[in-house]
Amino acid sequence: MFALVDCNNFFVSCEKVFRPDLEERPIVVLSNNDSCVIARSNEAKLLGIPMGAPLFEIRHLIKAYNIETLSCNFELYSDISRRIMNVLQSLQKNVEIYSIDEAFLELDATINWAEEGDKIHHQILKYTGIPTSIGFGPTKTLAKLATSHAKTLGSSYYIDHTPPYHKFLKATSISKIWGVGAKLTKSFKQHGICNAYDLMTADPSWVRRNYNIVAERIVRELNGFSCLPLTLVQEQKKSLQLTRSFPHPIRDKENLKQIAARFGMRLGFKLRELSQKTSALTVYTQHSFSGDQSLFFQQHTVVLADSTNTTSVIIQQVQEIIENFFSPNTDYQKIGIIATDLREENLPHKHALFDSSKALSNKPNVDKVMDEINKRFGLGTIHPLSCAQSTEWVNKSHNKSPAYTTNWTNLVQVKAQ
DNA sequence: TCTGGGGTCCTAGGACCC
DNA sequence: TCTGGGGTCCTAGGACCC
Repeated sequence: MFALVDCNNFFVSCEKVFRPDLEERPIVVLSNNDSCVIARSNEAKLLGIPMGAPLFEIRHLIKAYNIETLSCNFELYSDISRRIMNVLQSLQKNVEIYSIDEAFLELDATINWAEEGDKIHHQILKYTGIPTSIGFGPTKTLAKLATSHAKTLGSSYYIDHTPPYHKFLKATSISKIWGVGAKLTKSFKQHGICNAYDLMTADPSWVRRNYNIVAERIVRELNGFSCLPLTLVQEQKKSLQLTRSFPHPIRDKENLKQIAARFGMRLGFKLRELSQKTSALTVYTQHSFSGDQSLFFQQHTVVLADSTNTTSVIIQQVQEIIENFFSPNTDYQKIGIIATDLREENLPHKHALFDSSKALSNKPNVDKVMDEINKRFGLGTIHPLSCAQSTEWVNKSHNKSPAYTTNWTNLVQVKAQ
């Protein structure tokens, strides 16, 4: 038996924990730069605001219904997520943290799922203030489907492939199934596969031949045959990236290089935190040419002779890419730095045949000191001179909540009368 | 005028090996 | 006129997830 625990309107719920005045009000949480909607309260959903809606398109609704618009605060959401996962792990042995607001559990098939669901829901609510919906099923895919139904019911739900649930499966559009995205939905529909029941009864080998093994697994999972096991240990990350859109286009090379340096610094910090090294760095840009509306993309990768997590080396490499590929008269709108080919820090790593990095061997100590200072006094307290000083590119964030749970100075004060 | 950020997995095709 | 068979590794791009 699998269960999926899913937090309701997670980002909105996190905000509401510290803002009881927001209860029963329509609320949306916005993406970086306050650009589009990434979470909605039930009240906002009822007003017809779709996920991903650009803010400027819903201005009239915001005014008309006095919708609260909040800037996203991932520091808060990640910390609350960590607390929720801790509660789950205290209740259950087999927990797979699937995303910031979801976890899969593997349970004894004989448990009373309704009781178990109640217990988990109440415990998480009690310790974190976040409401959850919990779905059960013999496979992850079915548990996931049960969760979406649990949300509308307001209590836990169970489904499997047997006849009592066929009615429900027939009423479920294939687009609701985990792993079936826009492309697959369109294609399946052209073959007359429109709902979960249709897909469940499709011939797996036909699906394999016409699509791929991923689609075949979905069919088998719908039939109660588990193909996606619980992954208990968090596997090492395979890539790490830092990308941002700018509030205004950037045309100045030095400016761009400074931003890249800042990202390089954060990337190095993250890598060291994970005890990993990278040996391939990619710089990705999104831009338009002056007077042209169309968007262009550019991507350049440098493969390092020696894997690294040294900030100065990363900065030097990404700045070199920009130096070589920067084009003038271009409006840069987004930049990203991606580290791939990650490996464990302590594992014997690739060495260049002609190693010229001896001169850099003292740098890890510099990084170590920087990390300690930044951890104690906040990220950015100390940084290389090459990093962006100007705040020109800093994202718009008009209504961001405090870091209630991770910063002493942001603690909520309560006055008793 | 303004449309996010961070990931994973799979596949096809090319280059290469004996 | 006729030109094998069986592999591996790497990469770019697509599709999907939250």
